[in-house]
Amino acid sequence: MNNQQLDQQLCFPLYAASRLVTRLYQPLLEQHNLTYTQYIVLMILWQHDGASVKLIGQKALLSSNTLTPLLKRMEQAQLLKRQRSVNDERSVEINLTEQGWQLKTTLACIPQQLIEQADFDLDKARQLKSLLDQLITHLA
Amino acid sequence: MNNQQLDQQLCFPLYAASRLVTRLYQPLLEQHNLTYTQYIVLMILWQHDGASVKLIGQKALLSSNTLTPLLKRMEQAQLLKRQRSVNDERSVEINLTEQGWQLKTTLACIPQQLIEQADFDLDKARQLKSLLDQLITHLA
DNA sequence: GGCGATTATATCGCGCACGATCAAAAAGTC
DNA sequence: GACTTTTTGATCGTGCGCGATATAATCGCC
Repeated sequence: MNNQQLDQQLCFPLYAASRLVTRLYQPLLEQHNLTYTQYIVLMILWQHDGASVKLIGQKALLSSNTLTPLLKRMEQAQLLKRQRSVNDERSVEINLTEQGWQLKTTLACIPQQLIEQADFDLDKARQLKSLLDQLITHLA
Repeated sequence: MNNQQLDQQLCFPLYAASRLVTRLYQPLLEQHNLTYTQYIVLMILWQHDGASVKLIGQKALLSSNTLTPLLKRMEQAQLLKRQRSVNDERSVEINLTEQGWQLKTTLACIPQQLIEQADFDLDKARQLKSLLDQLITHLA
């Protein structure tokens, strides 16, 4: 077996599938002037409003060099507020605005829409997610 | 079930796993001044030397706005040559240089190294690849 | 063979990703 | 309490991804 063939490696299917799925979300998100990564961050904040940049980074596996400008853009779009923590001046707390919270309702239909649009076997999707979660736990 | 939770959706595990795996490759590739995407393109060219930009794009699911600058950088690194096709002046043919071919040998160990380094259950990896391939076929 | 439609690549702009580095605050050490 | 170390974000530079658009070559059709 030739390991060096593109179609023999796990790396490419991961890379390709990730981008293909992102492309599915994109048309739905751009209606609200959101990027895919911003949507990820929003989901984190809906669960952890007031989170620090560090916490968001841990959840999204991103670091400040990506998050700082991204959060600034989202602040400009009035989705959130950034302010230094009172307890620890090193840390920056991110709080959703009214508008940021409103998107939780507005975008609530997206997961279901995606499932329908992708029309991918639900069992396979669950199995895939389970394997990916195991891989992530293994690597992160 | 709350579909809107990050950990309930397929999108994030895909995104995260893809980036984590890329990070595994990165230290091995940077020794040869290669990026992950350049490595993907190299694998395609090892199988299809003389391919057009279009063909590479079909295999890698990338288009010219990504490939043109990437291929120019690889040409500057003397890994390949770009030249207009004689038959069809619209098309650009990519041919590996001696150096580009040499990397096929030099990098032959990477897949095996990755498997060992990741230390991920091989059966699960195969299963994962199979599901990803199905998803890609479904979406591409 | 002329001419509109299609195709292949290139260019531009923007937003990630991420390595490297820096600055400031906090925590640990003596 | 001064000093070192660690933690937290911010900044900078480079390379993707990709939507939008441009340009040139080819094709299709009459």
